[in-house]
Amino acid sequence: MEYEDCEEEIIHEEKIIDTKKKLLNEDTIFEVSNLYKVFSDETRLKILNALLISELCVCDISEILGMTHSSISHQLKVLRDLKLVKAKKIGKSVFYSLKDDHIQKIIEIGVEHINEK
Amino acid sequence: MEYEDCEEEIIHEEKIIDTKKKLLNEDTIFEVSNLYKVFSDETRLKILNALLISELCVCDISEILGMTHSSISHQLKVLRDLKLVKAKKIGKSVFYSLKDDHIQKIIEIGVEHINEK
DNA sequence: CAAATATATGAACAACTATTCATATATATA
DNA sequence: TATATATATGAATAGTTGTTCATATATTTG
Repeated sequence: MEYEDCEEEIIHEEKIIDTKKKLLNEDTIFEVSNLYKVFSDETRLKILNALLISELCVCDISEILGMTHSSISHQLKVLRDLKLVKAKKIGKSVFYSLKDDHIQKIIEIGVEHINEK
Repeated sequence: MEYEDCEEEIIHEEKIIDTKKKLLNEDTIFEVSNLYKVFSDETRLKILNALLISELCVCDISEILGMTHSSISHQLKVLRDLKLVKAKKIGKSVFYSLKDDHIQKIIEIGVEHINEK
């Protein structure tokens, strides 16, 4: 399967073959990209940031971010589906908290990165 | 600025105020989300993954990923704009390499995360 | 200098996604 | 049991984004 022949390919062929071999497989790439899709949205990032500080219900998060319940609830579904948060129902309220240790690390590295520029 | 009054808010008010105080500021959230937007696309993730292994020209990357030059070049522009890759022109070719140490770490944590499930 | 090659980029299009609005469900309480 | 409240969710919409196509630029080579 060749895409637009470059003369240079002949020269770099070995490097290309070697690089191809060392690449992460398709499934891994797909899953990692899906994970980072979560952190690529400001609303979700803020929700995770808030949950890093305290366990919160939809109403609390909604108030903290200044956004509608519906919007927050939709995003929490995304986070639930990706198993990044867990929900605990108490009475009418549903309290959310982080399910994963990596979340903090990922946010920290992000912050570290942008501060080094 | 209140969004949809919840009775519960009164109860959690202190928690809300405390959480609000500890939140990352808007600009940081914006920049971090932009950073992770890069890693949320499979093509960009593959490009970074390849550049983690070797310095490559557009043609090489195009061949490795099985995608058109144009597509790769567009994505490299995104990576350039975010200062994640650097370009070195040699003759007709432009060789790209990673500009940042965090890239490897971010990919590693992502892989680690998905493997722990 | 002309032709070929490598890369870059603008415009258009299709696919995706975040929010809104309307509504449904579940729990608490009067 | 009826009402109020908290959350969830489907559908529609608007905004965003990745790829393609056409074309431009820059460098090498004949």
